[in-house]
Amino acid sequence: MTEPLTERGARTRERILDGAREVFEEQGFLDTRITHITRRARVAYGSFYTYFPTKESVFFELADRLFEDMHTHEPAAGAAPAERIRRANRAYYEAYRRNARMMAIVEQVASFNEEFAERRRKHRALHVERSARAFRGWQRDGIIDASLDPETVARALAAMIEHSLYLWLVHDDPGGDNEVLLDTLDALTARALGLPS
Amino acid sequence: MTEPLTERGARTRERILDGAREVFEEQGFLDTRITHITRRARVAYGSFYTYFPTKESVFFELADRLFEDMHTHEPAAGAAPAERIRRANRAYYEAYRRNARMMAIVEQVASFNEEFAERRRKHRALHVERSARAFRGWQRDGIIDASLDPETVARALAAMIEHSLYLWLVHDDPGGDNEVLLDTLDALTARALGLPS
Amino acid sequence: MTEPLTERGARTRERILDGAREVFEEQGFLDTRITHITRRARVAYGSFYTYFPTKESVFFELADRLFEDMHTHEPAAGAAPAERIRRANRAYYEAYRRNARMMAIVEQVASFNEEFAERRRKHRALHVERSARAFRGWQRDGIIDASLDPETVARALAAMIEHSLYLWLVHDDPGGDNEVLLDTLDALTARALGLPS
Amino acid sequence: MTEPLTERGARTRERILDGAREVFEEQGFLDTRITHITRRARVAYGSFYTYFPTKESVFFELADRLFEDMHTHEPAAGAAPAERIRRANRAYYEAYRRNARMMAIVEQVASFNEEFAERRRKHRALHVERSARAFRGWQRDGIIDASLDPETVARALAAMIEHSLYLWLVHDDPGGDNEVLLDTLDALTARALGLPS
DNA sequence: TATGAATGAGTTTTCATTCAT
DNA sequence: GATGAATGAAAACTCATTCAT
Repeated sequence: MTEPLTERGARTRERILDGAREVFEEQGFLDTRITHITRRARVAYGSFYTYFPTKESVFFELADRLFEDMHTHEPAAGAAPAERIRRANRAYYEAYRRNARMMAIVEQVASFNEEFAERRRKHRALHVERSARAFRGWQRDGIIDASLDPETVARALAAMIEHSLYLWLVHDDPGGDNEVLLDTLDALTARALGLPS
Repeated sequence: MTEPLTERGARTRERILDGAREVFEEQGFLDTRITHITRRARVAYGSFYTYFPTKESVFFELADRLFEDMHTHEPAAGAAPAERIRRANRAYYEAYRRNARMMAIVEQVASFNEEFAERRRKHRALHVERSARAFRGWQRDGIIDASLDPETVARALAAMIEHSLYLWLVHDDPGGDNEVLLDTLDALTARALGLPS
Repeated sequence: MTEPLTERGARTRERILDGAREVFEEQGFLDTRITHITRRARVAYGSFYTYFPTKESVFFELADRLFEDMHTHEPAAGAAPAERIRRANRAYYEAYRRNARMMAIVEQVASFNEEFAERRRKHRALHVERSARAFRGWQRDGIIDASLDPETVARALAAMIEHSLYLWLVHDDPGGDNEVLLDTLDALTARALGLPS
Repeated sequence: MTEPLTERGARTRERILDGAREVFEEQGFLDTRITHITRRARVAYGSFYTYFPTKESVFFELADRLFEDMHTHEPAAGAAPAERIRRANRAYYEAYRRNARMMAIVEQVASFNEEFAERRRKHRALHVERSARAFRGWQRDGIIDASLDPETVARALAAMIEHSLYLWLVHDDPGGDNEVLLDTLDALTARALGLPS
């Protein structure tokens, strides 16, 4: 049984998801016990298994919602390239900061669960493809350098931004003023593309 | 009792390290059992604990050797900036490729073991500091743009390269011709720094 | 609350019994879950407990009906001994074949549930007593050998037939042409009793 | 790890087997918990799993020894038919009585574990084949009736004896003086075969 | 009556670590 | 040093039964 058929069931399921997210964020995936989740959700132990078959399955659902959230906050097209890059970076930063704890767990689970790594890969591919499309457009319009492969550039720059935020927001890698990091990421992106500053 | 006192002891210890590396690479840290290691090393179960107090401890030692290897292959100074960047990137790539399996485990363990994450952080800091020093020098010499903070740039570019290689070599994230990725990483680095090409 | 008070209730109860029999036959008693039964009966989970207090209780009721069926098909007296034995054996065989799946479960449950084993014992005693009565009559009439204890003979022959059918029809113990088995059982019974063939 | 490599290990394994047999006999297979076994064997909980992967596996090993015991006590050929049958029946009876408790469990496990049922089937086939061989010989020698199929007769008679003992010794099915049952089984066997008394 | 959610005791199994030989 | 047995604390998961609606 996974899908609740009543309003009451839906509420319980939601409480379990909320509890799970809280506990995962505090303890990480591996150190989380089902008891922790049910205790936090104020639900009987067995109720967990009424709605989820395994610990992985709750996490997967939370991660899906997370990916959804990261996606939907990507800014729409419209502005000038430099400005659009800045906005996209900031939006990603905001989303990352909002979900930093979960992103840590995402990384953790992806590091040992191949199925989940695959989901993550697909989600990343969507993100990269979106950038690549923009880059291709700007190349056609002669705004940015046309000598580089837009796909590959998109992958590399996404890696730079994602991992920089990961080290900063998740691993708390210290590095002085971090407003500077954001500005630097914008600048590096622009220069790498050959955007006139 | 950890340090072997006899020649024979030293050999046993080494076999355990070798066995551990093989098994870690095949199964990952979490799925590795002490038995797997001792079986692979052709050593009695109890012998593991003669030389290592915990499963973590063998891994830490292997990781230290690994970090050592990654470090010592960084190329010496001397060439022109663009060429030096290229060489450094290639050297890092070669080292990463050589150790890709272990790098996967490194990421895995860092994702849940705070102590190890800290070691990794320090090792990364050394690496970043080395680049930053070079950038500072080139800025002083007027070879590259002086408007960016060299520390921050070094961090961001290191993140780009490290994570790109991680996704490619560890997670096997496909992306067409991968020679192109290496060239792109070189190019992006140079442009981001404002190096005349 | 076990006895349905309304027409509708009686129907639901019957559907549960039908569903239970189907599932028991497919999965055996131990592997049957209440859910399986209610799903098969197209009835809500809770409805099971409206009519039956435990999983055992549905089974007991089904078994009672089964024993009833096995009993009512025993042929009436009347024919000559040899013919009557043949008819009785065939009738028992037909009933067993019809209910082979359930007989397997009967054996299963009797093997761990003392209460049920007792019910089965009583039912078997009725069956044995019926044969014994016939044997006693034939002894009085000088038709069969009078040197054996009719009760004991009835028990032994019943065991032979019951278990032969069990091995053949339930455990699918192969043994060549099985029409032969039936004929052999008839013959052995007749000879054992000292019936002139 | 299943096979102990040291003397000490072999002793522990044996204690577990002994403890398991005792507990199985007292509680049956289903109601036996691993704890019961280890407590009885005066061994740590985990030691069970040092030597056996599952509860089934200990039981299988015990059953193999049991079958072995039942087999090896079958009497050798040599005597006259009637006497040989009597001896074989008594030997089987003695073995059954000695192992009645375990035979109950054997029946229980065979009723829900297909793998075990298969082992049992093979063991029974050996037993039946042995009788059938003797019957064939006696038919060739004109000692017993040649009109019946010796295989089928062997199966039916084995079923009679096995199940009679089962009901008597395991289910304690009462039936007056039970010396009489043994004599009756001998007599029925002889008559069924057409042995001159 | 019917429905489906809630409950939690009970069991198996795993495996790092400790010991005895 | 080397070997392999012994230990027992976890933890996940099941599912009959009870409740609330």
